[in-house]
Amino acid sequence: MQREAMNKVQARVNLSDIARALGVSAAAVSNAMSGKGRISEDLAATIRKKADEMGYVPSVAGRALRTGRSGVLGLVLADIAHPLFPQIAQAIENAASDKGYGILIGDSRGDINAQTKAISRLIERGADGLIIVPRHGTRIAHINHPVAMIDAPSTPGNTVSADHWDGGVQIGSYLRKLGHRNIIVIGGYQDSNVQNDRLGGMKSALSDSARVEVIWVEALETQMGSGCPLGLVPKAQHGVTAFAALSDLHALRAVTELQRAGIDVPGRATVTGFDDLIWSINISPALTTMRMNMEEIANIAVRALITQIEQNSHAEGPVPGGTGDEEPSTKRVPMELVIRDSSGPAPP
Amino acid sequence: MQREAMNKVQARVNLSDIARALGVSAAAVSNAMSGKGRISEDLAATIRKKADEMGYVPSVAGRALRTGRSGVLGLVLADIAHPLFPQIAQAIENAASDKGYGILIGDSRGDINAQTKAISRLIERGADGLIIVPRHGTRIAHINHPVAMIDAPSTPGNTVSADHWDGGVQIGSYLRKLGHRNIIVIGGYQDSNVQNDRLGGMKSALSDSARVEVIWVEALETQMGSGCPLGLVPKAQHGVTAFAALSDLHALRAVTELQRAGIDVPGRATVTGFDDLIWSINISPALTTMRMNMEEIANIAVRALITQIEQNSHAEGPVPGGTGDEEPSTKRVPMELVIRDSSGPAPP
DNA sequence: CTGAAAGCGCTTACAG
DNA sequence: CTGAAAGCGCTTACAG
Repeated sequence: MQREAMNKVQARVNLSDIARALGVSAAAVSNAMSGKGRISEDLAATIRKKADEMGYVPSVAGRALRTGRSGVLGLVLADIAHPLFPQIAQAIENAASDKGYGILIGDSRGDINAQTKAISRLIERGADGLIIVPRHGTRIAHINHPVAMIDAPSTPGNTVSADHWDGGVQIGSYLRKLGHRNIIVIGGYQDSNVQNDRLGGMKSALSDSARVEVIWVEALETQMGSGCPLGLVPKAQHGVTAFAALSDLHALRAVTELQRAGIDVPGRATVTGFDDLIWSINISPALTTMRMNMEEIANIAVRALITQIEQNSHAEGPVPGGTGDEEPSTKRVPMELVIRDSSGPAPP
Repeated sequence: MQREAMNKVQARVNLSDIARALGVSAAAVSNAMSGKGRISEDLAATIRKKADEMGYVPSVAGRALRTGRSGVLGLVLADIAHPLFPQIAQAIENAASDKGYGILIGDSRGDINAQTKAISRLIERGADGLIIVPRHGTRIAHINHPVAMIDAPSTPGNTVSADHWDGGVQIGSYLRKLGHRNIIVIGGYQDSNVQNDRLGGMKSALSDSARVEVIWVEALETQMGSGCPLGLVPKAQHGVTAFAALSDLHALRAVTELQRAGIDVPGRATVTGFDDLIWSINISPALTTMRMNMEEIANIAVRALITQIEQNSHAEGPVPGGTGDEEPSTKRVPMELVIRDSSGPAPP
């Protein structure tokens, strides 16, 4: 019975099956499916119809072996568990699948040294190119493979990044206009390029109108223990009216730490974040934050990567895989200020 | 100059290159690398050494074409943007790469109907099997391909799931022991199997000792608008001492809503969540919650899937790909209560 | 214990 | 405009 059921499963249909059924050559079928070859529209239509009827699904393995390209892109993140990962992965997957590419994920399990290994694994798996989102401050070893980088300010090669500096400028200007003159910026890692850009932008927008103090959470926790209070309450009681976090994670900590002590947000203290993480609307008050345009970033990265890949396949000589640094370029995508309830005018 | 640089890139080394260099057959090399064939340990060692020297990397495309298997598993989520995705993806990726498999991601962009499409795309891309995390209440159409499901309580086939019911029992017992007799449960989607399991467990642990009321956020928001207050404050003022959310997202909302109104957590109200999302320790007070053992769940799912895949490849007849429902089984993995500061004894 | 050969499914020059 | 052939790199029966 099981055997019968299994025999019902039609064996996989391939090009030759269709060619045979129609009495044409495999080449004709191939050309009809890809639309590439010089083939009459009539025959092509007939072939496509038949292929459809027979439930033809091209074999990626066959194609990959012949063309030397797998149609798969590797997405490398230092730490998949990062809360931004969902947004990044979704945007990249959408952009890639629009272009007919699949996304293979690689994780270095939070271990910076493992990043190189994760990259090799992906290349060995046949990824045509890599999209890398490096961890704060990490340098990626030069790779002999098409690569696009996200948020890696000073790396050669195709890099696309949110305009973190301008994001800092935007939120800084916003706070200035609200009348805040005494501001604490809350950052995570002091060696993060992204956070330093954001901070730089904020300072440049605020320097002549406000006092700005910076707290680095990571450094504080190293001293005081993980999860320690950030000491925002006394600050709020002594004139600080705004807490601008460089990531929503720290903004969350600020909001709850203040509220817990009975300090009203935004009545007595404004709190803002960065990234518009998914839960930012699930807190009360909802978080004012800067949102990256991930769709745009993903589109640019994927487009740049695919361009490299397809150029390489037409390169002279028997040399698969280019060097990835032929045309360095960095593209910055504007961020958007999302105003919600956690921010308001400075109290008098 | 560029030409010179490119000529330095060694053309890809393949099996025959090694065979030629050593004067042995390609078969010998293949056997030496895989450790499968009957080949003398001496020759095998020589071959492996040479392969290493020459920088041999096996071609996945060649192998896939020949064996009919790609070494890639598809991970399908209804919505990649879900905050649990990082944990799931990381655990699955780790489990798979330990077994030598890669993970291809599929996203139905939040659209339930697109789930079937995402699945087909992954299969067409050559995924040997699929790991599916269905959306609340979704039924997956029967697929003629190896599949493992996560958190799909009543689906036939290999299913692994956190023991949500027991998780509910655990948190319910915990609240009972703390002396809470008037409890509000906050859920998201009323049609979520996962949430209903959790709720059922809680009720069963509490029913004879506490009054339990349930608020479904989704339903509330449909009426009152998204982001509306959940009305927890008046409840807290009228005798409710504990708010048990069925997901951390709602627990976050509860904590902030209560604190914002000056109700101390956990002094006047206990709040608990589910899932131990990454930011749960970034709120003040840190969130008491139930944690799934994602590593274990991922390991079981991946193992079950790979077993199916490798069985099928030895199946009788020219039938690649089995039916995926030969040996139904559901495995439940215990959850773990993580006690942090947001919970405490019921106030007198 | 080892080698020669066939073939997985596709695409791409090359003939006609 | 269409067909016949070669070959991408691998593994697996089959001979020896």
